[in-house]
Parts: sequence; C-alpha cells; structure tokens
Amino acid sequence: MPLRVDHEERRRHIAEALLRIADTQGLQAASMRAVAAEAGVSLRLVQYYFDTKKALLLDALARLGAQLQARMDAWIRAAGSPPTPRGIVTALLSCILPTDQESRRITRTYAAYHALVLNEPDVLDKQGTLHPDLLESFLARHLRAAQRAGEIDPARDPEMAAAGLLAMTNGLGSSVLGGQRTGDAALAILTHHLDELFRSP
Amino acid sequence: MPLRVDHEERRRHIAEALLRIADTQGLQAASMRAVAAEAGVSLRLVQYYFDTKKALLLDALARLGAQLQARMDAWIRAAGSPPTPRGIVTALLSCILPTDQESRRITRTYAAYHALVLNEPDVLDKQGTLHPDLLESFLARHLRAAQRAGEIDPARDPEMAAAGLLAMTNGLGSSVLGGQRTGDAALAILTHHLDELFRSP
DNA sequence: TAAAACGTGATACACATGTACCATGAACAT
DNA sequence: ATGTTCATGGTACATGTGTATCACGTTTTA
Repeated sequence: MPLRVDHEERRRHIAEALLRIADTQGLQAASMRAVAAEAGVSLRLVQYYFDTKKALLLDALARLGAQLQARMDAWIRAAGSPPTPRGIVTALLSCILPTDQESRRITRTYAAYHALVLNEPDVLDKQGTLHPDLLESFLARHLRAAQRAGEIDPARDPEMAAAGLLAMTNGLGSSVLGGQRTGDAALAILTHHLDELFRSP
Repeated sequence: MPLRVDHEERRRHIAEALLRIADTQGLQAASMRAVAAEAGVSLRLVQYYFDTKKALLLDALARLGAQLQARMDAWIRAAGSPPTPRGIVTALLSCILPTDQESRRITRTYAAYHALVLNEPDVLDKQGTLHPDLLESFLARHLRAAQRAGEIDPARDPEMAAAGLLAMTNGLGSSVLGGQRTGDAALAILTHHLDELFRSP
C-alpha cells in the first residue's frame, strides 16, 4: 500500500537504525542488510533512500552531530541562568564524557566513526563535524571570561588550558569506552582538574 | 629448497608485514592475502605459521607492545643519568605522542587496534597490553618522587595528576592522528602543562 | 481514462574474505 | 634406502558485501 510517504522521516528512521548498530556492535557491523533489518525494512529501501552506503554514513553522522549539539545546548542551558563561566565549561566538557547512557551512546558512536576515518580517510571528506577546534576556541573564550571574572589565575594561558582540557576529556572518554575506568571516575578526575584551574591565585 | 627454517623469524616477518599494513592502511585492510603479499609469501604460509587470523592479530599486537616498551625504555634511558623525575615523566609521556616517524607509526597502529577492540571486543581477550593503568601508576610513582624532590607542589594529588596527564597525552595523540594538530603543537601543549605542574609552589 | 512517476519487493552479480583441502618435493630418521 | 615429517604452493568453498536489475502495484498527473 504505497501511499505518498515522508522521505525525511524514512531517512531519519534508517539513519537512526545505523546509529543504533554503530553504538551496539560498531560501524563495521553496519552493513546495508543489517541496517535494513534493524530498521525493519527491506534492503531495497535502504538503497532507495540512500543511493550509496557512503551517503548513508554521512547522513547518519550529520544526525549524530546534531544530537550532540542539542545535548550540549541543553546542558549549557541547564547550567543555570545566568551561567557562570565555570558552569559553562563544566557542562561542555562533562557533556562529551560518557557518564550517562545517552552520552555513552553518542561517544561510542563517535568513536566508531573516528575509527572508520582513521582507516578509510576517503570515506568522510573533510567533514569537520564541529569537533576540530571550533569547540576548543569556544572553550578558550569562556576560560578567558572566567579570568576576567577573577575565577582563574590571570597568568594562565587560556588557549593552552583549553587545548589541554579538551584533550584530557577526550582521553578520559576513551579510557571509559575502553573499560579501564568508570564514567564517574573519569568525571571525578576532570572535576579535580577543573577545581585546580578554577581557584583564585 | 625447503631447508629447516627458523619459525620465529618467519612469524616475525609476517607479523611485521601486518603491522606495516595496519600503519599505512588500517587494520581492516590487513586481510590474510594482503599480509601475505606484503610479506612476499604465499597465502598458505601465513596460514601455516598462524592457524587463524585472530592468532596473527594477537601475535602482531604483542610485538607492537614490545616495540613500544623498548622505545619507552630507550627514551627514559636517554633522559640522562641520573634521571631527574621530570625527565622520566617527560620521556614517558612524549614517547606515546606521535612526534617523530617511529612514534607516529606505533601510535597509529595502536589506534587501529583500539578501533578494532571497540567493535569486536571478543577478538582480543582481555589482552592488557601494558596500557590499562600499569603506566598510570608508574607515572604517579614518579610524580610522587618529584614531590619529595621539591619539584612539585606537595598539595597536588599525584594519582589525579597522573591520570589527567596520561589522558591528556592520549587525547593529544588522537588529535594529531586525526590531523587536527601537528605533533610538535601537541608536544608544546604537553610541555606547557608539565611546566605548570613542575614549578615550586 | 491513459500514462507517467513513485514506493517497494525479490533477486542477481561481482568481488573479497577466512578457512580448508590436496599435492609435492626436500630434509631427516631408522 | 625408504618412509615420515616439514615447508610450501595452488586452489576450492562458503559466506558476506555493496550495488544493480527486473518486476509489480499504487498514486498522481495530463
């Protein structure tokens, strides 16, 4: 009974099936057929809505990015109003740390993509995905604001601190995904370093 | 001319072919046939010296671990004798940062394995590979030594600092492999944070 | 009402992969 | 000298992959 159908809705449905597989079994388990089965549609439909697998991967990645973005916005908004600089920084960093189930999912899926791009650099053509250093400069800006507010030693270099914090958070997240640490332990380590950064000189 | 042959040498030759592929093209490009071609032997020989692909992967991983271990030993030894605590810490961390070609190779290959273990957790059965927290406690021990030597503020928590530094270094390495930063830039960031840690209170 | 476009199913194709099997000649043991 | 083990080559098999093709009913359009 093929009525006129909402293409965007179908694409979303299929792309999210892929993300679900990438989360639970890794991206290389996300074959076209597996995605079709997970989405409950036929293989032909996956091909119909996404001409090629690369297109599907890219579309799903864009949706994942949007989800992360939404999550960060929500966390920053939840950091209180008006937000303190530290509140924003904490929200931003702990948001990309796999602590609760949702962030675990997002982080794990991102890791799957990261793994893919490491070994197949041609698949994802310079798709920045907001990560590269946009986040880093954003972080640095708020660290500078914290300095002006007297919450951070003015002798600190905000750019360096931002780069270090972000790298540390990524590394902590990686260790959590690797099972070497619990999410709470990672958060504790991050908080500890934030405490050290955010203390009057 | 099949003379009696050195098995260990053959295995090493094949395993290193795999590591070479993992470095340049990623682990999923390392099919049995590709490894055979890279090693310049027939597919049958790869099967002969490694019963299964899993065995080959594990053997190669062990060799990679040994290479990293050797590199760390060399760097620590090169840190001077007698080594200062900071020298050891710096050597240890900058050793797992992809700066020169050799460390780039090792780090990239490790990343390939990391990617594999994320998505196929059964392949590498709890093969610690020295990373988990052995390194971390080693680092913490030397940070404590630096505290006793008066090089680090005694108010610092060595465990926390070690965990943070290691995570930061991993994160920096990841960003270098991802092409967002040059190896020297990453090293500069790390050095900056070491400078901040190693200053008299 | 006829024809074109849409949504969907089933299936085929070409290829890559890990593994298993068979063969063969050289080296060694008795 | 002969039979057994060793090292190696070649190749087949079963499976999974992305993609392409054919077919068919439904909806829209002219």
